[in-house]
Amino acid sequence: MSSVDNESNYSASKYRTPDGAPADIVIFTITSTERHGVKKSLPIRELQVLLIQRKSWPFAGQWALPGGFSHETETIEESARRELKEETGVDGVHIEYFNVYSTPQRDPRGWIISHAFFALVNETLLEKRRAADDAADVRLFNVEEALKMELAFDHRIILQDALNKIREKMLTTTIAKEFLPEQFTISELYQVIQTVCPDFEEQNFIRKITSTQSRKGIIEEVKDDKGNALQSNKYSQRSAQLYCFTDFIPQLSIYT
Amino acid sequence: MSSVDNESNYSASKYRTPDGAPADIVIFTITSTERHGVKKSLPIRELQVLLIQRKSWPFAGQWALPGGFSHETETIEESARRELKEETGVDGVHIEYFNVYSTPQRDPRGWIISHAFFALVNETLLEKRRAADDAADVRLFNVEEALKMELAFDHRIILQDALNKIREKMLTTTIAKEFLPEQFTISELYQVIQTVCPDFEEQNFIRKITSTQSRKGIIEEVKDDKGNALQSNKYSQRSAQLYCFTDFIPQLSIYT
DNA sequence: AAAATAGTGTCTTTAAGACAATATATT
DNA sequence: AATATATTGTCTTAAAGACACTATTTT
Repeated sequence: MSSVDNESNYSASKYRTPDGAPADIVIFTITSTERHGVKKSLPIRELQVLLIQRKSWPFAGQWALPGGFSHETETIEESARRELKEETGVDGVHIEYFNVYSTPQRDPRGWIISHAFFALVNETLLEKRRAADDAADVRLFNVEEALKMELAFDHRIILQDALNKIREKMLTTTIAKEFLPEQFTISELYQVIQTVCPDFEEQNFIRKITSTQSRKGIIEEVKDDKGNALQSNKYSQRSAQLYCFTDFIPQLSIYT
Repeated sequence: MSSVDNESNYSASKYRTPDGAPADIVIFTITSTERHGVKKSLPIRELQVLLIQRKSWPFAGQWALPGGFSHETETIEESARRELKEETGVDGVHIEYFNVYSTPQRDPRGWIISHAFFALVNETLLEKRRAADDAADVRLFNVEEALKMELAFDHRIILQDALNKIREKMLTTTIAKEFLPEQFTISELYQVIQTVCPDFEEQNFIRKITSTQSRKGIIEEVKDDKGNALQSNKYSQRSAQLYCFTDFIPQLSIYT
């Protein structure tokens, strides 16, 4: 080997190179359905995931996560955002990279290393799209049901990993806000947390979140211009205080 | 386009494909240096990172994170572990994937998407290696100093991201154990936390970690076969109780 | 005795945890 | 009046926070 160290001396094609670096996106949303018969009650919420039905080989006909190959001119995150926009028309939402999938033979098309993101999309943003083109090959599935399906590639594993990740983040960060309107009641927040984390239960939720020194500041009461507390009776006979998230980020620690 | 969906119909080489998918590893260790003049005192601990000096184009002569191209026959994590073994001789330690770096032009050799890992290595494991071959092109640097250097590629950014990540994980998980012997004193643990997180301070540390209901079980007192508490006076005149980590994983939440 | 680290006592304030009770508007 | 959700009262126990104090062994 020559000892001249410069570009002309370098050959990139000495080794086998990957056949593609796609971004796959686990798009989560929480749908609300009104309980019929009962008025002024909390809706039934469900965590859903968007899947698309593949048209061509490999895994033709099977459901898969939306995604696509990254281009040389963009970062992988940019390609994920581009895919999200193409698939849902939605832009500027919470999107987060969480893992890479590179098991040999995971894709019959070749050596394809997939980069997995999750996106959290408010249902109000998806509704517009749903009306516009109700394509039979793009659908929301209840997450538990999707996990029982035979998805294309290793997408069931990716979906499970994404679910574990957002369950962790739901309890340790303020991502709940992605599923809520700007202003919300405590019971809406509680319901959103429970929709993602079914085991979550907290007796004195309202007191803890509003009056514990160390975590007060995560949310705050909404007031009108006169300083009066704003309330809503959308879900209850008695109207409830409206809250919004602040930009306070609590720092968790096992040692303090 | 033909509507026959099968392998013979698929062409993987229609598009530009990446020129490589390397794994880069941020190898952290904490070194202990005895304070000279003073006996029986806590050592000076320092967070260090292993860098290698590049021999060839690009960035010849500059310091860089160890790493190497992934093969088609292994996962990216496997290639990271392989690289770690090659560079340090160390095997089976805590290694964790944390991000992908794909900014266009980040590597002059072509379209190269780098997968970044951090590894936490106990200094006792690195010492063996250091004696074996003290190569001038592989060195430990103080992390703060490394961040001031002009590293190859985008490795300064990767290093900074890795540092932020382990600072967060130091306080929310039990990774401190990677830097400690099996049995350690409370002040050693405290010092390790402070070495990674300089702002960490906790007045009543010993009481909190040992007698708070919600987090007791993270560490436990070491006892001999007769059930007597084991102590050490390595760092102090008065001997201190030895502790070890249990396998209890505390669940943190901003809502409870 | 001085040094160096380890650990306890004590007191105040804050929070957790459990449940019963009350509040408010709608049907 | 019954209903459905929202919110407060009350009491006990646990933990946080602050700081002074005591303990142990080596030099």
